[in-house]
Amino acid sequence: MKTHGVRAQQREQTRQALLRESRRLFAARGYGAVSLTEIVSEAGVTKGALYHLFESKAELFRAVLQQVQQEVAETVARTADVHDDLWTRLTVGCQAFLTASTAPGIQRIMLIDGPAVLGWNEWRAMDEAASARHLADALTALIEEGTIAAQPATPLTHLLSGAMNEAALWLAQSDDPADLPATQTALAQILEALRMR
Amino acid sequence: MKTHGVRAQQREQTRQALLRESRRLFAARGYGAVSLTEIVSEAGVTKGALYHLFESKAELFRAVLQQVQQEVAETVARTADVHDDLWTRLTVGCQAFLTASTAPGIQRIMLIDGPAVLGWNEWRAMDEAASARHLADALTALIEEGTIAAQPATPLTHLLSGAMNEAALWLAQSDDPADLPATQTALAQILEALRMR
DNA sequence: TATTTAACATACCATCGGTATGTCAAGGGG
DNA sequence: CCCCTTGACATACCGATGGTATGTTAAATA
Repeated sequence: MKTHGVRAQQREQTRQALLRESRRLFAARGYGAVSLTEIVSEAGVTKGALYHLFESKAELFRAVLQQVQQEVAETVARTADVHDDLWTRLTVGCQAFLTASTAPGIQRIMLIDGPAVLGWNEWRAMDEAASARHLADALTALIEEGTIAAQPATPLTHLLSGAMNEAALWLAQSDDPADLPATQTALAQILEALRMR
Repeated sequence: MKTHGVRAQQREQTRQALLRESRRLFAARGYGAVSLTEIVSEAGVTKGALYHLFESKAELFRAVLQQVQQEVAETVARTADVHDDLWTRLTVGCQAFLTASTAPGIQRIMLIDGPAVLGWNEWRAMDEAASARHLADALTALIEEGTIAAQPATPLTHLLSGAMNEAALWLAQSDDPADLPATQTALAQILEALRMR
């Protein structure tokens, strides 16, 4: 596939405009309340362009979701990667996820509409590929290391992942600034409890 | 309001038929993929009846959601209520929630479409009224009692609630029968870790 | 330079959620 | 008992929506 040339550049530019505007609208009002007519109008193109680049409205959403998930995963990874100790990487990474996914314009796409539009299985697969894999890897390593009690890692991964997702949704609409540190403390307490001493 | 009389009986019967069929369809294929035309056809009535009884498609869904939530909450409460000890009620209740919400035709309505259709705030309010309130009450009491370390109860409520919700979604589509007991063990471990010794 | 083809725009369609109006029997006052 | 109001629908209809089929033009290519 060519990436240079006027042709490919225009295509990519149109694609980015559609992703940018649809992401903005999806984040603000939700998948169901945003029409394709509005999206293409804001992006300055027509429905012909949209359906030339994406198979359906759901596929456009999938591309937006992937972008959002990758951004969050990158932020978390960058925060965790400065540490060497496995346990520190886990705790720091979890805290980073909480703050990153609380940022405006993230939760609605990533945590609300994602599972509803694509179905839980597909959403899970994407989340797995983007960020849950890192959580699973960390937990697996810590269990092998003996820092966490011997047990299958997958249930623990889902429990922790779900706890953080719900907490993020709650924090995102909370107006009490004390809620974030309180949640981080509670989460740290739960993580600390998993640790063998 | 009269509850006897041919008039009121017919109304209630039609309402139940709409609730029953729409719940079945919503559970099987999701809110967005089910049309009102199909619902009224399955229920043996017309759209006139539907809009006479419900303000909108979303309001019909809300009624279905409330029914599902109440059923789950009732199952959990009935399981927990046979115990006297606060701590036992909490652990038993959490386990009961896991199995109850894993039953088919529950998660899609209660955990996927609920937040997406009604918005997270409304969904949260309904969940709070139906079952999360019991979790919050139990945690608050246990903190006051000193069984759980002193801390605000709300963050803990959200973390645990989210953990169980996500676990239920995962378990509902898992084909490994060992996943449920493994998750129950992991959840018990987390709960046990909150306990002061 | 001729011709293909990729990147759209335009015009159109079936279906959807929602509404306005019609119908007919139950229910209540005289 | 009768009349007439009212409630529980059915029927007919509407604009908007996601999606498609076809047209147009300029870049790529032989």
